[in-house]
Amino acid sequence: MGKNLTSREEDYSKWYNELVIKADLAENSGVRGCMVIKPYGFAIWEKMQAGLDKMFKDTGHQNAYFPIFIPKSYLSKEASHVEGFAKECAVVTHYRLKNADDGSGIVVDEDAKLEEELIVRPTSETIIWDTYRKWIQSYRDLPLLLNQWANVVRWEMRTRLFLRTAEFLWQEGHTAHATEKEAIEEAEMIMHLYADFVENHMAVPVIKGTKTESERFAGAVETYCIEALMQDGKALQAGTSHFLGQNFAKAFDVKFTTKGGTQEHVWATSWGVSTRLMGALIMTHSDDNGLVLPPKLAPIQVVIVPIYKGLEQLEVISEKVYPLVDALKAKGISVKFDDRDTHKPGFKFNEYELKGVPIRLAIGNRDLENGTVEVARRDTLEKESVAMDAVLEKIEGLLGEMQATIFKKAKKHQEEHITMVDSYEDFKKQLEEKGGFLAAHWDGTKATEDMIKEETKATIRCIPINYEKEQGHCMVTGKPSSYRVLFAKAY
RNA sequence: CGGGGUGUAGCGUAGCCCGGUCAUCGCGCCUGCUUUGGGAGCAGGAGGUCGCAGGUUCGAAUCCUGCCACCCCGACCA
Repeated sequence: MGKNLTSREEDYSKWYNELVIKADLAENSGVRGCMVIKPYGFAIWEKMQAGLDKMFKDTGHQNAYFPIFIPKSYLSKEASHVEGFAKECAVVTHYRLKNADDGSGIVVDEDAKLEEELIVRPTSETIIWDTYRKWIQSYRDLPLLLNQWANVVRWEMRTRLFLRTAEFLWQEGHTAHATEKEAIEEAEMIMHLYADFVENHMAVPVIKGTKTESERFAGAVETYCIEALMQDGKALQAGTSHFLGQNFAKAFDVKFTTKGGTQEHVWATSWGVSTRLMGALIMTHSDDNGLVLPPKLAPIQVVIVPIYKGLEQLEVISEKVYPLVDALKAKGISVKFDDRDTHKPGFKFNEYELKGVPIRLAIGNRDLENGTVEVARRDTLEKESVAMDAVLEKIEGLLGEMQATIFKKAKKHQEEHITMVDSYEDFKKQLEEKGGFLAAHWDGTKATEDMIKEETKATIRCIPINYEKEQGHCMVTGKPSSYRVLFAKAY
């Protein structure tokens, strides 16, 4: 693939787009900014879903499902929320079509106009909080910890496979709590949970932090986030968790009776990760030979390619392979024996590399004579010959090792691209030449933040939670600052 | 919605300035033989209203007008 794709430095976007399509993950559907996720890509998403879903359940959450249509009036109940989403909503205005009078085809039946328009959900806070009002009466009903797996629609001007599509799949958690403290703890816990998943399953290192006011979710009091760094030096928001205060409870009048008998509004959180994580996965690990998948998320962990002349030889090889396939499956390792006679081994090698299959085994005549198997790992592209009776153990060890190696490599890249800068001059220079995260002092004002964005296109990705306090001066205005924040150009 | 660009076979393209065997090439697809330890070779074959609608002309992929679609850059964004 390397020879077909332009180099990353030259045109990273093109490289990314071609990789997504060639690796058989997804493609443009031709329908306004919506993509088709192909079976191979969806299999990876299903593995992510399974991993996250278990973590949600383990922390006391349950799944539920709410309508895709939101009456227009709901959306306007929380002022800043409607302001944030109004500009990108798909609206249902009619419920029927009819044949055109002039026979030119099918047209909207103007007689079937809806009394109140329905919004295709861009997120579900409003319809869920309208429901929560009915469900929450007493402190005994709290906390309410629900999650929804769903599709949402945001009418974005420009779209990009997985990173920003008009329709995307995600999970959205919506919780209600009796106290502010409990809600904040929930929002923080979810941020850590996301970081845990993204780092340990996806092998994508992230930085945890909070958003500045201007980057905050519409309707939130505080937004916690995890930020990842792509190989081209641009940042990608990988997940967010919001402390919503009592904003939605007040907007939708959700009150509960306390132990003491008083009426109070509940405290809320919402949080989500989307198919954008697929984009993070692809851009973090892939190389010029194609996708590199961490073993924990690879739909196929091991592929076996037979090398033979004539079907008789294939039969002899297959006899050796079948027991190995069974043994791998018994260990819970997903394996594919590709005995297609329609493609040559070299073609298969390249195909599975492109698709990021972690381990490839090749068995041919030479191996039959020596009692060996060729084991190739996708991350380093190293090959070695392993005795047939030791291969099972080898694979088990290798899968774990690769998961760690892939993470370490990405972590190293991230660490090398966090640069301390103390002057605006240096900031602009580093941003241009090196990219990545820039840790700088900032005076805390929106005006300065906007000015920097205007001039450099870099935004404050987050105020990292694990940065120690450090007295300094804003690199632009010189006003005092007590901690550094992370700037970057972002997707 | 502003600025720029592109529509030619399933995909990617040449041709357009200068109208006339120009419908080009590559990948893919089909058939046959030889191949099979890193994307096979040879031979043969199928496939296109040149985005749509008008116009100019003896003649339009090519020139003109209108429309449609898509892409890139901004604003917006998980």
